Amino acid sequence: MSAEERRESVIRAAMSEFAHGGYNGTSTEVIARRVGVSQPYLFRLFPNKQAIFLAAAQYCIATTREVFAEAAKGLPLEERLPAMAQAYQKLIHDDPERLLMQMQTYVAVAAAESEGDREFGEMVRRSWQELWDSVHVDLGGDVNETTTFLAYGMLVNTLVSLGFPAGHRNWEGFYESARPE
Amino acid sequence: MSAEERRESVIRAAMSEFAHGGYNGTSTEVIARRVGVSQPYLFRLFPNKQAIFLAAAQYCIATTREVFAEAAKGLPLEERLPAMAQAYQKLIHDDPERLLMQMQTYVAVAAAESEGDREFGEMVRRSWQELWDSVHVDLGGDVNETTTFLAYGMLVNTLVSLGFPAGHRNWEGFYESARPE
DNA sequence: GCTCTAAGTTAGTGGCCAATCACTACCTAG
DNA sequence: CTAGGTAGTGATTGGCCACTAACTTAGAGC
Repeated sequence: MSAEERRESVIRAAMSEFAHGGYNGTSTEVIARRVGVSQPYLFRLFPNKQAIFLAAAQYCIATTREVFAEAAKGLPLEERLPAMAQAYQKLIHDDPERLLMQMQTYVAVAAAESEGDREFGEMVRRSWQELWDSVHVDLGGDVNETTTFLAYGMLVNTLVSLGFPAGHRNWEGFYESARPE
Repeated sequence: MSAEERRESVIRAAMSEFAHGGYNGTSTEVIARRVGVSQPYLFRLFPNKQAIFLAAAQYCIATTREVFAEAAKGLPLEERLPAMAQAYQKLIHDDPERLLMQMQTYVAVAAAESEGDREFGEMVRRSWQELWDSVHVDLGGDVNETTTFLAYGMLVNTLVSLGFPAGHRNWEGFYESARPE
């Protein structure tokens, strides 16, 4: 397998592991094992652990952005928001790890930032800004709508992280908001 | 100083440290140093590290609940939401660590849960449910309004964690939503 | 068949960290 | 004055973990 292919499978494995364990709670050993490769080899593919995490975080944000873009594509403006909301609901169901990884990314940035590492956060913010802008455009350029949409997404992330099961009453508000007005 | 007083100051110190470093990124050593006490003594006051984290997490959620309750107290129904939103804005400004600790709590639950530790999450969910219920009552029992309010709070948490500075355009939507309709 | 390169491994190191154990200092009640 | 409880420390340990260095294998081109 080429180094580039390996790198990609490392990123996917890293996303799964970091999603559950977080940056400090996930050893490079378990990532390597999941990829099916020796642990030191990861450091041939990436300069250090943080770079692996960053790659996984950016992959996670980028693919989420694509999910939204895909859901909105070709629809008239007023149908896009419910379509994107529904796409996110599907994402939660099919691939909850991606959403946990998002949360892990946010706190990892906070941690890096308060250790004086500014660069890491800068990269993540750039990726996140692309997501924001993409959603913003798809929703017709209305700031309030974009903010509201993402806000609901973040509450979903929280409820999933906290392990509130689907169907719990904290989820009630969502079925309303995903429906067209 | 009595053990009970010490325990309380440990909780406050732990909140500050865990807020930045997260569960796995924060050593008991630095908590102890901040309290001004030897590291082994923490294990006289708490059975283990997780118990320290849990106490800090619950303290954090409980005091946040009180901030909301305080802000809403005595106001007519339609003035409560903006007052609570404003109180949260103030909280972000005065004590951003509390909000980072919230994020750390969410991911810590996810981590514990996927290691098979169900009890920890159960405790946190209970605290969080109390927060939800308290806000729900204060906002007049409207599920959608409660959900929306908390959703905005979660987006704020995210933006702060990611280190987007106040005044950044991602924040624009908030000044609208904090204003009465 | 030989060499060069790219993929991959084994063995090891220095540092950190949660938790334990055995001990000390001080206060208070009888 | 002494016995016991309470607050607190120093030393230690066993295990993990990021990262390095040196070695191995296998295919491709000549």
